[in-house]
Amino acid sequence: MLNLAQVETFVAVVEQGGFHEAARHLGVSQPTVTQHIKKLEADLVRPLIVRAHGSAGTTSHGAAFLPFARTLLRIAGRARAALDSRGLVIGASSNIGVYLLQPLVKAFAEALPDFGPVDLRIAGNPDIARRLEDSEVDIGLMEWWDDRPGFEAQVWREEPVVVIVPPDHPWAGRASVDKAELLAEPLIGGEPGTGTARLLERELGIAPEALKAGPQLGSTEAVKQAVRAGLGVSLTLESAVRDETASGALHALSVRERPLAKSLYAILADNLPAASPARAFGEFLRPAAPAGV
Amino acid sequence: MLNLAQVETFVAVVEQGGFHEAARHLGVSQPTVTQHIKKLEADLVRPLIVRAHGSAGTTSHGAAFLPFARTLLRIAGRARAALDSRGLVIGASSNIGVYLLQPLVKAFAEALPDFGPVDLRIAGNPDIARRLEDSEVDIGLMEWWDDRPGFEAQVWREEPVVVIVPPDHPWAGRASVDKAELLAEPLIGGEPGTGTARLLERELGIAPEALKAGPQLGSTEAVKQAVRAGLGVSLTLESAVRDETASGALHALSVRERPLAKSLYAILADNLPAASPARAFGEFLRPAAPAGV
DNA sequence: ACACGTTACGGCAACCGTAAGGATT
DNA sequence: AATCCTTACGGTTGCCGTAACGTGT
Repeated sequence: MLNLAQVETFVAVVEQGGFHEAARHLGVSQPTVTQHIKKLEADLVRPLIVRAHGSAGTTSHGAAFLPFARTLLRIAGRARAALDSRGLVIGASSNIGVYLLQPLVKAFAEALPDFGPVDLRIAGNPDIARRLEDSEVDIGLMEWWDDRPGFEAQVWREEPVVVIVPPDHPWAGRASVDKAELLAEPLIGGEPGTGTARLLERELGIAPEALKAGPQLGSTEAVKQAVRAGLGVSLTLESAVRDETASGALHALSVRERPLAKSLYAILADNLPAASPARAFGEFLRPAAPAGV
Repeated sequence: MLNLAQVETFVAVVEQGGFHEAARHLGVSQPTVTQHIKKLEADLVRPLIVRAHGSAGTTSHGAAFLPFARTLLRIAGRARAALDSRGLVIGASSNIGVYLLQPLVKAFAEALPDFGPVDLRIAGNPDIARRLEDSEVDIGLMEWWDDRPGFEAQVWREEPVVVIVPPDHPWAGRASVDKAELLAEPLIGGEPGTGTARLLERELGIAPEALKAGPQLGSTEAVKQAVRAGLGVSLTLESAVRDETASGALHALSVRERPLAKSLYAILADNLPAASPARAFGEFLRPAAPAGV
């Protein structure tokens, strides 16, 4: 099989008109150029270059080979460019993508531009999982992970989860509520697959059936509006409601028995090359600020 | 730079749907396939293949790379084919090409068809020398050689040279003439650059000026016709007049002082790869029948 | 147990750079 | 002498096959 490095050297010799210039142009030593040409000629079993003092030209075989050589290099370059231009595709679940990740994506793209453009795709958690399986995204930032094989998960953050109520709610002046109070209020559900139900069950021992379920809405934004409208209370990532708590549009409380926090995971296929953009982004996330910022 | 062997393995894995089948198809061991894919993924810094039990598929990166991979292999194959189809170009001086070489060319093409088609180009000796310099021919069969650098010469044959006279010539019944007799007859010249004058000077000590020169014709065929027409005698390769001496159209004599013979040379560029068609033909010529056949 | 792919390892060749050696101008 | 290419050589790396090892069916 042809060696493209040798082919590149051949083209350089022809274009630069000499071994010495070709070596300089390619950034290799000059004997390497000699060797490349010799190897290529041996491989093709044809002389390609006529060595004359001061001017290296092609033989008739070399002339016949030259257009193929240029084409091969062009295609190889395009292949690499096509992959590079795809850049890094990050998949993030809605809350993470909307409220947490965007500044980090920007910082990564600026700090390590060599990995090419960064594309952030926001979708529901189950959809991100599917896209990981299908290699549609290179790294997934999710609110749960089920340790399915073929992937490695790292806990990215432990993000606080708070109860939100409208400003005119009886709890509005308090810092926390207890489990019993929570069970008595209609609990508005947000996006499915975010693991909130699992969190309640694991941390507070609340079975899904025990809840007084309010409307099940599809997005965190919808939940916020519902809570403000007085349809019930809800649980969200603290970072998702920071603007509203600051402005007083919503009031956030912790749970007295146990401050809730949700683990956010970064998921990568476990066969990624060490220097891949996805791994680089995973490493970039590691020194992220501790939970709660 | 991309490694085309790895690219070929990648395509094989995709087409065969598995590492095992790809290895069998390529004729390599299965771990080699693993290694090729890993190296290629590391090189492109993207995962290309999704390893699943029973079915290997591409990642999105792999799918993007696949058409480039196929194109690269196709171009590489075409480049090789383009060079192979050029085959071997043999340059031969007129006498050699017309009277001696054709059966050998046929035998070579049949004995070693792997070297591709064989093209025989017949021209004058100086033109063959020029074509060798310009790499327009891969091997030259000539009647002289001046040991210019960059080429290797091997003596192919010592081919007898005879004096030819018409059947009604006074010498027609004899087997030889001597130098003095030769000098007295008009000597018809053939194709320039065949080294006949050099031969006379070296072997018989005849200076060019001492000759009673007849017309200088451009080709051996013209010389034969001139001799038959009685314009003079001439010197030719014995093999060039075998038909005519057999039919009685011409009579051939040797020179008494010293039987004349001309060295025929095979000339190759000295930088040819060992397995090149030109070298193969050169080797093919070596065991040729001894001079005089 | 079987089928598939990966890891480990050892031998061999490829590759590259430095240094020295022609050859030509 | 200067330029250009080739040869020689050693250290490193790449490459491939055999064998042993996971892993999922």
